[in-house]
Order: sequence, then structure tokens, then C-alpha cells
Amino acid sequence: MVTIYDIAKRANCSAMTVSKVINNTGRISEATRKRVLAIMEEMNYIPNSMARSLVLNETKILSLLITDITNPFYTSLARGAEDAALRHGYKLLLANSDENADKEKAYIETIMATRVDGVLYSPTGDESAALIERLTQLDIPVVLVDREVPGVECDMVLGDSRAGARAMVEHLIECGHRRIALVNGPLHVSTSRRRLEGYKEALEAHGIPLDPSLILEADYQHALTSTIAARLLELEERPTAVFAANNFLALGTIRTFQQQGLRVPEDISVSCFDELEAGFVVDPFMTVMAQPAYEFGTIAVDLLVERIRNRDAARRTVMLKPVLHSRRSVKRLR
Amino acid sequence: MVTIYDIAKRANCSAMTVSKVINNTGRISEATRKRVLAIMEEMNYIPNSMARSLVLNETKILSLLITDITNPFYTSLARGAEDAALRHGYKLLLANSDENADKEKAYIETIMATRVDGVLYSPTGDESAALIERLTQLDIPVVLVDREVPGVECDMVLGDSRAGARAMVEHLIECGHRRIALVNGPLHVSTSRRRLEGYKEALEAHGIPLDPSLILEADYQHALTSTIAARLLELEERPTAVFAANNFLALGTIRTFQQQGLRVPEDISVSCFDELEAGFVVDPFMTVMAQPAYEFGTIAVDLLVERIRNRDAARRTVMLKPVLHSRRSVKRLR
DNA sequence: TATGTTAGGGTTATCGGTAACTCTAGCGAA
DNA sequence: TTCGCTAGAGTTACCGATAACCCTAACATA
Repeated sequence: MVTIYDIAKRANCSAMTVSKVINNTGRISEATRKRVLAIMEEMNYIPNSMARSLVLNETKILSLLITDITNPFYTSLARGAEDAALRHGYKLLLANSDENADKEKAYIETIMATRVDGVLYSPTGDESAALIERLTQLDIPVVLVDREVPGVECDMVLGDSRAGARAMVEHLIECGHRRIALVNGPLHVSTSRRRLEGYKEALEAHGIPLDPSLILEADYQHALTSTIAARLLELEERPTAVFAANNFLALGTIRTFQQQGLRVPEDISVSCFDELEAGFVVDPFMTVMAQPAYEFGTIAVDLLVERIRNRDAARRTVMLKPVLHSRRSVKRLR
Repeated sequence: MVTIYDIAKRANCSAMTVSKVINNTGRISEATRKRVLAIMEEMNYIPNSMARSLVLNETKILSLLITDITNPFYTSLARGAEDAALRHGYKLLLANSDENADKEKAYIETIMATRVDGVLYSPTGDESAALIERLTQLDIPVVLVDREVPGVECDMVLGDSRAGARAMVEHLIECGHRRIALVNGPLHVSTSRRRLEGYKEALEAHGIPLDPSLILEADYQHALTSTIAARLLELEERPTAVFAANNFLALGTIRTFQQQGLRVPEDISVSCFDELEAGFVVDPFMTVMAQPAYEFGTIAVDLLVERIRNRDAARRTVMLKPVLHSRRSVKRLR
């Protein structure tokens, strides 16, 4: 591989001169500059960013750690983050923890070893606190995305899960539903807790008593949802509507219902947090509380870059409002 | 940031000893090993992978450059690649060219500067040949994924676009369609060319004359599809079925038809290459020629890792068979 | 007793680049 | 003529880690 020393030799100058040409620093005569540039071109020189980072103590790399790369919410977020990072002159290193704490830990280790300049972090749960702590100890700026972690202080970009959930459940109530189930994510994830809060608030505001048998907890990925959702069908008094805490939970729920011979929304209504199909599907079916995923990414990167520039600035939290899209999966009763 | 020198000082030994403990090389007494390990833990030591890579001339990073991170085909592929890379002890650096040659070039530059050990590369088109050439010149192993490039020799993992397209069009013919349109991707992408071939083969095999007005060319992303698909509706004799060369083209086509008041499949049938909805959608609608995207990723990484280990091995091409999923978007005539 | 071997470690150079400083010729001002 | 300045370079040390080699005490062997 060609180095600046090879260039220097051929150009009859020192490596420092080549470095100065590359970085446009110092005083270099026009003639020398052109000669060096020509030789760099000719020899197909590619700078070694590791050597550079080693001495500059800066990589110009940001890391984005998400929990599910197959979820459109996170891919949109990633695209937003990528676009923003490029705008700021950073590269984006994407990592996917798959909602798995071990994978997450391994990735954090890699991220630290890579000496990235900052991390966009969607933690798998409250136990991620220790990992965030380590990043902070190493003085690596962190912006939490989508999920917060109790006891951890840092910049965050969050959706308003509580208000969103409440609005969705109130929508169901307005559609005439009173027996409304919640298929929630695991409670060690902040979004699940907030969505549960919103659910409870809505019921209470409308004088509907809380029935614990209508509240289920699954994981945020595909696997277990069906067996869990099936419990709703075994209840003496079935719910008329289900609110799922994310898109994949809704999908699993609907599949379960269909396997049991129920039609959605004729027999039972289903709605969820996060967009599910739009953009992917011919005729969007699901009533959702959509989040501006792309903006999650861009805003988080903006915060992160500012934080890198100024580590002492006040901590900020940006709260993004979700939007209700009323579609066909919810039936209006009577 | 803590270095091995800091550890060494505290442990009363040389940096080399610390390095040996970390890498399990050389001879170190059990007592010293434990002492060093304890101090590393205590001081929160994180190795600097750049310094390491610099001297070892190896990064243990693979790069995956795809053209559209919002397309489920590529996210599945990415997950496969990630899993396989982790299995082999590599990290995966994900980059998204967005079907944009400039972005692609910039990413290739970054990839080279990062000195990754290998590249999984889905090129934006035939013009990518020059970029691949540069990678090869720098002796960076490349595996092409999904798309080949004329004149470029390297390992490849491809889908059988020709056979898949032919089988799909023959399926349409069996369903009674004879006037079948092709909404194709740009012809500077190899998959478009192969799908066009398959389309022609199928027609010819069944004695159906080729009508050039039924062959359209759009880009593989969302933007222009609608205006292009609209042309089909202006024809004197409309097609009864459309075969779209990828999932997003199909989506744009269907949207266009619906905006014009046509129903799919009652008024016109639509099918496409690549899975569109499965996994994302309640009730998959589209008849598709699905590709094993996840396997594209794992196999490509396997090839790449083998290539890294043995640069002189014979070049290999793996061809993956697509599978027809017949669903509701295609109507059986008569 | 002399020599060889080995465990357990240390020295030094190097990877590719950059910061901070130094050097020198040529020119202008005093 | 002498001093000082400046344009246009070059020197040196260092970033953090590792390879390759070197060193020494202790013990075994001839």
C-alpha cells in the first residue's frame, strides 16, 4: 500500500511536505503542490485513516447501535442518521444488537475499541445503564435514541410514547370500544412503560376500570407474540380492540387472531404504535400511531455532533410527537 | 484514555508484558498474568484497535455497501452478512449508496481509507467497474452481491434473475395472460438486463410476439415509477398483467393504477421480483419471485472470508434460486 | 565445573501520519 | 554591511500497539 513516504521519495521531498499538501496546511509552493498532487494521483495514494486517527485522536466516525435492523422504524432512523452524519463530515458505523444484551455488550466493546467520536444508542433495556456508564467514563459522547434509561443522564431523542398511547386508546374509545387490551413490550424498556402509562391514563380519563387480564407483555421482536396474544382469546369476556405497543407485536397479534379464525377488524380491532406498512404496502390496513423515524435519526446526529464540539453544554432531550393514522384495522362499534 | 503503558506502570512491568497478557502470547507467569488482568479491569482498559490494526495491517472489519437500506431485500441481506461476519470474528461496517454513484464513490473512498479487510459490494451499475478496479488494485478482496458488472472478475453471489423472470412470466402466461408488460429497472444494472432476457425468453417460448411499448424502464427506487407506469394505461391495447423487476417498482406501479381508478387484480394483474411484504404485512397480497436475501448475506461473507485467507483461490460465483409465491395480485383469466 | 536450556520477562524498531519546531536562502531595511 | 524577516521546506517526537529479538537467573546435564 502506498504511503506518504513513497510519495515523498518520488517527489523528492519530505513526508511532511506531502502531509502538508494533503491537509492544506503550512507553506508549500504552487510548483511543489502540483508535483506532489500529480504523484499522489499517479501512485493511487489512499490515506490511512487509522494512522491519522491515532495521532489526531479523532476518527470522524459515529456509531449507531439499534436493536432491530429489520424493523422499518430503525431503518428509517438509520437513513436519517446517515444523511445527517454525512452532512457533518462523519461516517456512520451501524450495529444491530437484535434486542440481545450479549450482542449489545459485544458491540459496545467494539465501539469503544474503535474510538468512535460518538454513539447514537438505542439500548435494549434498563440494564444497558452499565454500558452507557462505561462509554461516559471513557468520555465518549452518547445520545440515546427512542429509549431512555433510568438513572442515566445524557442527551436524548425520544418519541412521546405516553401521549401517543393515550391518544391511540382514546381513539379506540371514541370508536366505541371499552374492552381494550394492551399487548405491550417488556417493561424493562422505557417505551413499554410509557405506553402502559398512556393506556392507563386513557382508560381512567374515560372511567373505564382497568382489567389486568387485558394487559400482556411480550418481547419487541417476532417470536413469542402469538402464544401470548392467544391468551386474549381464552378470556371469558374477550376484548373488542387491541392496542399493540409496536408494529411487530401488532403483526404477531393479528396473525394469531387469523389463525384462530377471527377476522380483523370485523371480529376484533387492532392498532399499534409505530408505522407498519406505509411505503411497503399497496393498501395500508393498520391504524397506527406513527413516529417520525427519519427525524429521530437526523436530530440525534445533530445533538451528538454538537455534544462532540461542546462537552459541557447543558443536557438536552428532544421529544418527538407521534401522529395517528386511522385506517381499516379498527372498527367503529354500533 | 488508558493505554498499555499506564497498565504497565501500575503493574510494574513493561508494556510488552501487558501486550502479551492481552494476546495470550509469549511466556508470562500466572502471577503476573493475574496482576495485569486485575489492573486492566480496575483501570477500565479498552484496547485501541487502530493502533493494533496499524501494526498488524489487518482491521477485522468487513464493509457492506448496499444501494438501498430501506429495501427489505437489503436489510435481510445485511442481517445475514452481520451474523456471518460475527461468526467469523469480523465486524461489519454498513454503507448505503442510495443508488447514487457519487455517494457510492465517496463511500468507496472511505472504505479504502479505513483499510477494511474486505468488501461486500452491491454496485449501483456498470459504471462501478472503475471503483471495483481500484479496490482490486489496492488488493482489497471484493465479493459482488446481487449485481454483477461486465468486465469485472471477482467472487459473486447472485440471484438467478433470468430464470426467475422467465418463470414468473410463464406463470402469468399460464394464468391466461398474453399481453404482459415489463416495468424494468435501469439497463445499466445487471439484474435489469437479466430480467429482461427472462421476460423475452418466456414470451418467445410461448409464441407471444414482443411488443416494445410494453417494456418500460424506471429506476429501482420510488421516485419516478408512477409517471412511467402511467404510460401503460395510455396504450391502445392495455396489458392484462404487469411484471415489475423489483418490489418497489411493483409498489409504484400498483399505486399508479389505483390512482387511475383501476383495481388490482380485478382490472389488471401485477407481480414482481423480490419479496415485498412478507414479514411486514398481515395478509401478503403480491405475487412475487422471492429471493433468499438472508442467505445472500451469509454466503457472500463466507466467500469473502475465504478469499481473505486465500487470495489465489479460483474465483467463484454462487447463483441462488428465487422462489415463486403465487398470491392474490395476479388474476387467472377465463 | 562448564555448558546448555528454559522460564519469564525487557528493548527496540516499526506501522503511517501529524504537531511543533528548526533550518536556510534570499530579500529589504537600517 | 549587518540584521531581521519570511517563504518554503525539513527534523524529530509521538500516537498505541506488536514483532522480533535480546537478556538473565535458575536449574539440569555432561
